[in-house]
Amino acid sequence: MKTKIFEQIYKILLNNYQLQGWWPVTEYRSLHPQYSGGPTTDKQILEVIFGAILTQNTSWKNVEKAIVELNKHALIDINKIIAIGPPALAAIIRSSGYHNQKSKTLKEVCRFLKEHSLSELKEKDVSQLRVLLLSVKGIGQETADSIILYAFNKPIFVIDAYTKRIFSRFGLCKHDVSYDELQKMLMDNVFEDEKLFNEYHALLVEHAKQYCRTKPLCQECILNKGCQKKIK
DNA sequence: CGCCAGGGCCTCA
DNA sequence: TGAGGCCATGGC
Repeated sequence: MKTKIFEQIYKILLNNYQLQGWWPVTEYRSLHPQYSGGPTTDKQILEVIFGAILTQNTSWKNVEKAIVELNKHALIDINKIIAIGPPALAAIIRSSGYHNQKSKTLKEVCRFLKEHSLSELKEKDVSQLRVLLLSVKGIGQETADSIILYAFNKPIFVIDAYTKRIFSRFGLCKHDVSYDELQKMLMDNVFEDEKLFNEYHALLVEHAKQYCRTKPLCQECILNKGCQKKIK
């Protein structure tokens, strides 16, 4: 089994980067940099959901600005997002890119949350929640899984471009592996625990930013031992 | 200046 | 199902 490899990679990442404590939420940023218990209030959960949508194919720094703007306008609020006009909302989240599409998606997800309350969704199991989230236009597999894991604290492994890049370069999957296939591989080989899935994915993102970039820094990479795509 | 970023939808085979 | 085009801003 590949279980051991995934455990070893996790340990190396954790030793080097320490706990990431995702998901970053604005009101905790200054108070609890090491916060890692997951969102608790409905407002925190909502902010994580919004962040998961805003960060689609976009750097977190640009998203952060948009979230700060949303907070300034007191728009981390289901009813207010539903009430505001799409162009006005798009202008506020402009820095996150694709703002016209994301404006619509935010409104879609809020209409969805009006229909299925947070308290109702909290009671669902992972697969039920996933089906529901995927029915929202603008929410695909990765965004749905990010919401399940980081907003609802339920166990699922989020697959993103970084996850694919790191594991395919290392030699654990093909570079064009499908979302479902890689997710299954990870969930079959990493002990199923939402805390571990949370931290593992966050560490992968950090590693992809530091070393396993588009143009990788293989020489100093902490995972270069055993990596098949290592550039000498 | 070009490249890239914590994707997803639509269209067309 | 899957490849290709499209959406868009800001950091480096």
